[in-house]
Amino acid sequence: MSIYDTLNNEQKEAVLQTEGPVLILAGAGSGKTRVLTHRIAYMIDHCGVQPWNILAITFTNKAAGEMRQRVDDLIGTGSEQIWVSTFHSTCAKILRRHIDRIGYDTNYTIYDTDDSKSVIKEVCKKLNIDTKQLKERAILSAISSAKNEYISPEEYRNSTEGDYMLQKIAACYTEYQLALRKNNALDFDDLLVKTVELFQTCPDVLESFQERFKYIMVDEYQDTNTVQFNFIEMLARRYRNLCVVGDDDQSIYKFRGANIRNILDFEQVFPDAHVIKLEQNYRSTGRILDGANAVIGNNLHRKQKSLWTDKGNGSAIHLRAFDNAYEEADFLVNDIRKKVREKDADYNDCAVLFRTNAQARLVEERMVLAGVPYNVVGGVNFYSRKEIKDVLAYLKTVDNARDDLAVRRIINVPKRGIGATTIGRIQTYADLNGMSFFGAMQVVDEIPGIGKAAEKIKAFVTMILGFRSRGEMYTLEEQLQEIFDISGYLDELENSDDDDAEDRLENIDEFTNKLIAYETEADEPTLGGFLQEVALVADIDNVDGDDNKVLLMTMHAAKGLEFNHVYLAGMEDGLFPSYMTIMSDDPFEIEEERRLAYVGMTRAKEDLTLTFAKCRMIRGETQYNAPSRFLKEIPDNLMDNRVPGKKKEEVIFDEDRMFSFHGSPVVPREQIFARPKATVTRRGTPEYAKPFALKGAAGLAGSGISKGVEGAGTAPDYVVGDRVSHIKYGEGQVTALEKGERDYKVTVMFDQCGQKIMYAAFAKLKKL
DNA sequence: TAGTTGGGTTTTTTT
DNA sequence: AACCCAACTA
Repeated sequence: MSIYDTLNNEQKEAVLQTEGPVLILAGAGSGKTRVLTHRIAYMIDHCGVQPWNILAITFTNKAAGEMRQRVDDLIGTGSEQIWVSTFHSTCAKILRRHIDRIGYDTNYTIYDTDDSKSVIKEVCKKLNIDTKQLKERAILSAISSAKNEYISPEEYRNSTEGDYMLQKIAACYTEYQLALRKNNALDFDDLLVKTVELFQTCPDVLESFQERFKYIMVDEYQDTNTVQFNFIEMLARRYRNLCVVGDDDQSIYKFRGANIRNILDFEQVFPDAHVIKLEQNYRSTGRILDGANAVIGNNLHRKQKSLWTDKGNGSAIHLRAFDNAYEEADFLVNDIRKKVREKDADYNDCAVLFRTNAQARLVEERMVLAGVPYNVVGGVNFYSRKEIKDVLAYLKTVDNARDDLAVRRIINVPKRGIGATTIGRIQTYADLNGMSFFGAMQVVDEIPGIGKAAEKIKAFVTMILGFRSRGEMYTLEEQLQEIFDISGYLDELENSDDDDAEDRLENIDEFTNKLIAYETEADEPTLGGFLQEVALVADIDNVDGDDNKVLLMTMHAAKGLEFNHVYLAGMEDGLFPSYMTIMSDDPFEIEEERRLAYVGMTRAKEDLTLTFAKCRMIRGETQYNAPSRFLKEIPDNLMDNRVPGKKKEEVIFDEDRMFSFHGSPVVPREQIFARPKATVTRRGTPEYAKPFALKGAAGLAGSGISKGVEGAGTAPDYVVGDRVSHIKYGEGQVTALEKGERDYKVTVMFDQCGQKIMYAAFAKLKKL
């Protein structure tokens, strides 16, 4: 009896095939982590592979830690020698040693998205780009896409002929890279780009890593982008022991450059690849899996596969409809409480998943009211919070004052009476003389026009140099404490009467703890090492599954996780799938949303609940949305459709195509979706390609659903100034009417309910 | 220089 | 609703 006997045949095959290129197509919940860990164990235990010859790339730092732990559990020891980490951390480590070969300093800093945005802002100012016309965001995303495709600024510029906008972006890209280089900084994408560049320009470095990493494994391969592929391909070129694991159905990161072709074309790139399919799902019960399979079956462009389980049917997928988002949130909280009360679940068995981060707010509020312990994952990253970024800027300045961004961030925090004018003068002088901002500050007396601010500048410089000189003998913790004490940062926060000052102080305490943890755990703790580690931490990395808390997060963040009880909230067209993808004429976009739905559903082990609200506030606007089209793709017999708390009522479509609740608690789903049965998932005709208003739904033609899909509605029969009546809000006067892309947007001042803005097709106003 | 206010904008997802 | 920025005031 060995540890490998517990694997099924395909898993075993994947474990034993240690040589050459291997593609493991691992369906959701098919035990791929087990395969990877056992494969590593097998290589070390049975094939004489040295642990340090193995590189395993995971999607998150958390997954990396868990993988290492599990390998440790299998083979006892030696796992600390394996490189297990994310693409970004791996590259950061390589660059820490060798980036000086391509003209950067090895104590480079890593810029997050906010930092990049600040740089772009300056670049735009310098290039006289009107950011109203060409948004910073758009520029950054164009640059990021270019980097993900390993396109240099020069190449980018050469491909922009004749396109004015692209030329502007190309100019920004060039300037942006110059600015980063000047600050000795890399952005996230650069970590990959510069590593590949390093490998290309320094064959000796590449060779040393090829020798080092004779066996390479990549998890979540479907979400790799082109540079990541280049990186891996270069490393694996020599020994060709490359094992990639992924599931094309779970590819959900196209927006950040993921190239699904990497997995789809693996066999073309490596014709001798062994392909192994893992199709037995060990996670979910039957109905959940069947539902997820039915949904994903609507995607045309995928590798054929069929996941199965021997777990039995399990309970039905629950579908719940609500009047509005508040009721939905109440339900979520109460349902979880009920499960806990009845001992069906602990809080940490439950996760509520959303399409967008903002949706968590409402549920969070209700959880607080109900006293349900919860944890929101994502949204604003811990290390992106203002106070944390301030502290980080201090540390960065102490560590490496070449980062102008960091210096300027803290020069007047806390207030030192150094204002915009002074900062501008220093910056001009620095630019003119090709020095860093901090460098210019050190010679402040030379700078014209500074006047009495000079003393304040000198005090600041002395303070920073003081911090730096003490770095030699102080521990990191002591250094941090010193910064807190001397800079006056804590004092200012403590004396602030800001509402959230307390939260901020708590965050700073937490940050201090993290620094202490780093210093105790790292082999050779350094300030630079800490800053690097911290720059690459994702929110999900800090989730502790042992905490008995309900997790609230996006479906993206939930990738790779599993829970006994999963709630997918906000299942509405326009929210999920998102409005952008519905309106797009690229059908691949909705396929990506569908994959996200698949990811969400397959997180559930025993119990899956889908909820939607017919109305919710989005960005300050009340929106009325039809139930998600993905719901329609789940076969009837897998679901129970009920409206909790609406006893003896039934759900029907009413006049204005909304849901209303009267009658029995069990709802015939045809009435919810207004469509004939036959439209379920038939391969070859994607649901979105068909009109919704079909025979049998004649009475509902022109419903909110079909309107939303079929394009902009026809002009309403009322105009501004007319009196109209609404089924719920009563009578009112039209105050504005605006033609939007998909429909007329109508604003009505209702006599009873005040002003509402809604889409004409959904509102179904009657002219009086 | 610092703090406030009003107006305009808005990514859906993240290392 | 929430955030960011410019302009204004103390």
